Amino acid sequence: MIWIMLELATLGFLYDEQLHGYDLRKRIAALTGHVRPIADGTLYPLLKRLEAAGLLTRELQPGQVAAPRHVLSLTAAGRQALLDRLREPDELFVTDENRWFTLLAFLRHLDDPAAQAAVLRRRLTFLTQPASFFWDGDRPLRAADFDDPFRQGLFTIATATTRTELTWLRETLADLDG
Amino acid sequence: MIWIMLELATLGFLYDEQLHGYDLRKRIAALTGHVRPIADGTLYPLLKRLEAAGLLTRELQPGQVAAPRHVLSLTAAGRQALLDRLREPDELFVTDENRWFTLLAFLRHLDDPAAQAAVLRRRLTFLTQPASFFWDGDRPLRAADFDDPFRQGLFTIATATTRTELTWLRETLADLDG
DNA sequence: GGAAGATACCTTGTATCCGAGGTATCAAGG
DNA sequence: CCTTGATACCTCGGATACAAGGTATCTTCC
Repeated sequence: MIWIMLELATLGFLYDEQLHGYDLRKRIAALTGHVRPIADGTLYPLLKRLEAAGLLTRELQPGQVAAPRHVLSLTAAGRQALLDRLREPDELFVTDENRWFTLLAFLRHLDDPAAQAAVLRRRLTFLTQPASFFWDGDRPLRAADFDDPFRQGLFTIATATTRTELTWLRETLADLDG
Repeated sequence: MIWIMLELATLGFLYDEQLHGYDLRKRIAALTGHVRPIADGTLYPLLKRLEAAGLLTRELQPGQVAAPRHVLSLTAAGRQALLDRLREPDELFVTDENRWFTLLAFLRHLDDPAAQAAVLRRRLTFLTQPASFFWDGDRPLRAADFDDPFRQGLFTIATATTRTELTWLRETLADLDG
């Protein structure tokens, strides 16, 4: 699983707690299963951007374990920015799996069942649109419709993923609405 | 499903047939479920790059349906480049889902069961490595270990996807080896 | 024959991320 | 004290992709 959309993940992790860059990197790596830790060249410029945008502040702390750390905290604007992005995600955050899963990891921060349900409904609407990957015109495709085993596998995996997510979405929406 | 790694997909689609850019774009859109058609600003510069690298040739064909087309054909070097990338994929093509799924879509072109099995085994090795997303030390995680329903969903979806792929990998490897 | 619409291609600018290659701090061991 | 290793941060260059905006061709329909 590699699906981090880093800016949202940074705001999401810092919403709860203060972290320094190195720690944040480990949180992100843990969330993605340590597959491919985020590169320094991605992380540190991002933190500078977020600081310049007034979304977080950095405080230099003399080294306790090793080198001095920059302890990161979200500003009020940073906290609001996260909530805004969770509440009204851009279309890409609903349709692109990487971005959607990243959003899901932090949707708890929204702390408003109705708003959370609205976000899930957007995803549900998207997932239930007939996609050419699964349909040949009106006819649902089956794995056996593909002639090579690798395309069959692709189809099988995609179908299982989508079905699992749909089931979960419907159950969770029932809980949130109920 | 959006998971195109465009350069490989281009070589993969052109391995079978001659296409022009606009057609290629539609093939790619169909493979990803028409979610987000590839942007012109991605496709046409890519085709130029591949042509400059000697992997494909373009032949101008006076317009039959509308504007004139550039019919694309892989060169011998282009065909070999695809086979090389399928046979010995870079690590990222095994660990990153987008790239891996793109590779799977064209693995049939390799046309060598032993080499195909070797590629699947690399994926199997990667997927069976204990990942922190699924394990807390030695203990396998469960959805119930997460306190918010959205992280639970994420875990449920990831687990289902991984399990489905593992099952398929083992079955397909048995077929290829047998 | 002129407008509309689909087809077909192209350029420029931007966003997001990685990789390589640095610098600096502090603890532990020889 | 000096090296090693872990921690911690930074910069530069490049890869991959999108978005906006443009040009041109050909068919269809009025």
